[in-house]
Amino acid sequence: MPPDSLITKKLKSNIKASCSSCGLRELCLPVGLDEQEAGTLDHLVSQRHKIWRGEHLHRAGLDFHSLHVVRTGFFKTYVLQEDGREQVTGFHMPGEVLGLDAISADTHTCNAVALEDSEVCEIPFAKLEGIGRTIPSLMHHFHKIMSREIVRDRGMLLLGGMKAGERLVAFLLNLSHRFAKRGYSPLEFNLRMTREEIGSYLGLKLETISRAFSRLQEDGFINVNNKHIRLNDIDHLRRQYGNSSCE
Amino acid sequence: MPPDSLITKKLKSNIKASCSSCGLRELCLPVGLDEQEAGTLDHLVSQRHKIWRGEHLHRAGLDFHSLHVVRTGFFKTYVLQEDGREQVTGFHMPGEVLGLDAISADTHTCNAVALEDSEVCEIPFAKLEGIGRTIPSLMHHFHKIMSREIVRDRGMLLLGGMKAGERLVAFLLNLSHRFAKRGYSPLEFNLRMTREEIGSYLGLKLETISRAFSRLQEDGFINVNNKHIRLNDIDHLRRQYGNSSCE
DNA sequence: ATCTTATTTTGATTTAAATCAAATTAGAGT
DNA sequence: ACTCTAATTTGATTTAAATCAAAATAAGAT
Repeated sequence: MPPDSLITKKLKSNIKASCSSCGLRELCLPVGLDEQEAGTLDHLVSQRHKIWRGEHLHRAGLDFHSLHVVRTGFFKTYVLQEDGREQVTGFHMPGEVLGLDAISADTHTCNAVALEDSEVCEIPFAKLEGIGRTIPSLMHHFHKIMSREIVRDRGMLLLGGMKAGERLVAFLLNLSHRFAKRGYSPLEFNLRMTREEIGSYLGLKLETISRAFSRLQEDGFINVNNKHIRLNDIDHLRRQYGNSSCE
Repeated sequence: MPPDSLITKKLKSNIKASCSSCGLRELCLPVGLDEQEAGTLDHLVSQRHKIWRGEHLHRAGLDFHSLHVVRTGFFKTYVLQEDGREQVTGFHMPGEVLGLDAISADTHTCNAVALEDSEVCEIPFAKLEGIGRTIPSLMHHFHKIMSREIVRDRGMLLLGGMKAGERLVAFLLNLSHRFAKRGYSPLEFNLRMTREEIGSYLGLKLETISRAFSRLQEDGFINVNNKHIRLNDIDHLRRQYGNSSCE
């Protein structure tokens, strides 16, 4: 085979997906499917898409027809308020599903942008509902995923009564937990988002986030080096700040 | 038929449900089903339950097997934090589904308590998934309901940047909108919850809620008489405070 | 109805976070 | 490597909401 054609194929932005051989199977939709069923999924997840840093996966107001699972990279979702302010609604890492909000009205309710070069698997929603009818465990798992999203979002409400430092710790513990599930260190990681984006998500201003970071470092709980974070005493953080680390 | 037996039947706390003749059909799960399909639902929604004011429908940590649709009345959901504080996670009126959060881990993640004498329809979740397989439109509508819940919860994040008065208005507009959909006045209604519960839900203290009410009345936007609220200029409120009135 | 408890309102004060401002540092693009 | 822009840190000040406190009102229970 001429190497050129191979390269060309690999560089194409739409790549044939393969659930059956995907490393994300334990986190993604196919969880718990047997081999034959996972094979069926290879038809479901028709394509992979490369989304470059700064590129949008979808925008609020656009028609919805596919969910997307993050395969590699990191996404932010946000909405623009009437006054033009950007409100961050979530951060999304490999294995997490984007677009669940759009099912409600067949329209995307938020914008999704890649915070680093990323890949997503496209799942046409109509196909998912169709195949789900023949693979009940797939449908059931999908329901769990939607439900988990509800739990996760509702968890944000719990930040209501917390002060800045506590919110930030809760946020870091949550990231830590999600990194751990993906095989990365729960103690040391790089933030993909800015202080302003964290602030928007947590309902705080960027200066407050910066001060909270400084304070947590002063107190020895964490080490901050720009975007690089190290949690020095994660158990103490969990005890001190409550255990909203789980999704 | 002896009238006695009829009465006895009606007073039982578990009442045979009938979706096909229910006034809530336009809001509830059976939306858009034809007559035969709605008939099938009468098997799905096995029972109605009376829940007295102050009684719990479910508690966090308990096993999940059924969703519940509010038929009459009003519910509050909440979680207890480690420090014993109660965090309100939502208010729920007729036609709204309770328990969607519990699908995720087959365990309820919150407590649900009736704020007035209420009735709910019980929907065993396994049955719903089963019947959904034969009635795709039912399954699809269920997905929309779950998705709407995600949108609704995420909408709470948008309160992040607002101040007390704005949050309260957003809350009132949201209630107004939901009352209107149920055929009640969008301009005048009775709150079922206390200032403290509103505050908990909005991330504010009860004194702040009280002051915000007073201020809105001073400014002529609303009339407050204890739990009775009248919105004097709803369009102005919508313009001034943004339109987070929709679910 | 009356008593008792829970809820609400309002005021005075404190506190945490927002805002305003400026210097510093990091990072993307060439 | 260099430039320019974006992001971060830190300080000073203001502001909104929390807290503390007490009185007034409403709602349940008997």
